[in-house]
Amino acid sequence: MTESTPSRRRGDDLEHAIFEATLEELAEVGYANLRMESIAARARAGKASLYKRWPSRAHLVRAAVRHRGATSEMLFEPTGAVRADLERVMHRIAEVQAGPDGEAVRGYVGELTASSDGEELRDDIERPRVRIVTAIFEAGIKAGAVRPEALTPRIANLAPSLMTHYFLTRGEPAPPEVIDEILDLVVMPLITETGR
Amino acid sequence: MTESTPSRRRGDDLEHAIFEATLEELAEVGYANLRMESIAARARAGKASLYKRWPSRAHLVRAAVRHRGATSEMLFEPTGAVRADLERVMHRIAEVQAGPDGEAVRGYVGELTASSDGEELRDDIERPRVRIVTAIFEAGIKAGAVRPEALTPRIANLAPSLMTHYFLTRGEPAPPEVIDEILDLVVMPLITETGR
DNA sequence: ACCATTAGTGAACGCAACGTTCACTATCTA
DNA sequence: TAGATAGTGAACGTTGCGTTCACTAATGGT
Repeated sequence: MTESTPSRRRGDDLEHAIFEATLEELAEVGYANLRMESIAARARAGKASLYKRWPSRAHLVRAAVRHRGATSEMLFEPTGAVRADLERVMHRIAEVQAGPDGEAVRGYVGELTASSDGEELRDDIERPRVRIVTAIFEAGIKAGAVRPEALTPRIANLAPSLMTHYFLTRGEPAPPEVIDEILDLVVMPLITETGR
Repeated sequence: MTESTPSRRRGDDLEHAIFEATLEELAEVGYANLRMESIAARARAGKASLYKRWPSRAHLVRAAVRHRGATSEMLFEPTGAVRADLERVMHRIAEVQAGPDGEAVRGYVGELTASSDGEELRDDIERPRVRIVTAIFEAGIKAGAVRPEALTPRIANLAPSLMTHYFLTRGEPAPPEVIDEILDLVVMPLITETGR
């Protein structure tokens, strides 16, 4: 062993352990029941170490989610089959929502105010989704299956927005039938050239 | 005076005062900072009177919102000008979101779980909106401006859903430009017969 | 190889709000 | 007019907050 398991961690090492603990707690008890004391206990850290780094639960959660986001970037290669690609992305969103990220978003929304700066986390979550959907649209346009005017952020964000809306207002991710309905009644008719 | 302003209210009288106080507090401090003690104080009631009626803050808020909802039903008579009608309804939704109802929804979402029964409040809010949009669509169909297949709950709920999504994720109601964009890029293209 | 510095621990603290209880009192009803 | 019913307000124990402090483990410069 090169690092001889030191009994007291510091710096990034400790920070990482706290993030892990936060995400686990989040997944287990949900944002509303998240306790700083539980996180500290699970990470085998002092509460003071948490408050030294982040001023509030909200900040800690945001940092933990961003950390995780930086680690596992959402990758997606469009196949050209627009509907199938969108469906896959939406299912992937549903999976993420079922985990700690979903809980984080819910809690975040609960504490949000017009003044409080929610842009950071929102952009972290929205941007990659818009990017992927845009890529899918572009592939579809190239194949002549998608009309070029559909290539706007608002429309690219439509499917993800409806996923988020469902999740927030129902408490659980949209099931497959709902995803199908969103695609067949809303998204596909809107972006396809013919096909009504 | 027939009722001689009794110094101690009971029954519906008291209940009504508590609802008033709840909605006022909600509008002033927001759901996250809502305190049972403040509500009781504002209503000049004992905390015990609150807990005798509702088991939790969430229940009280829900009841208060339903009470208000029952009082001021959202009325709307379609003029036949589909886009203008939708725009008016969306502006009306934005106004409501800026008040206590918006705060209630935000708080509600924050505490929601897959298990917890959110149907009640959600339906109270969703149903009247779908009803109104449906009426607008029907008028549009009659005028030949809207294609009949657009008449489904999912599509009727689209504009309201996007309003709610914006409100929840940004912390404030959608501004007029966003409403315009939603209408011009998403809703109108989807429901109109021609118009691409 | 040592020791000053830095960083983390864990217990304790005061505080605020929770949700409950209880003795008291105002209002209603028979 | 005498119960019975319903509300008040203060007090209570509890929980989690965010902070502080004496102590201790790791680190890095010389």
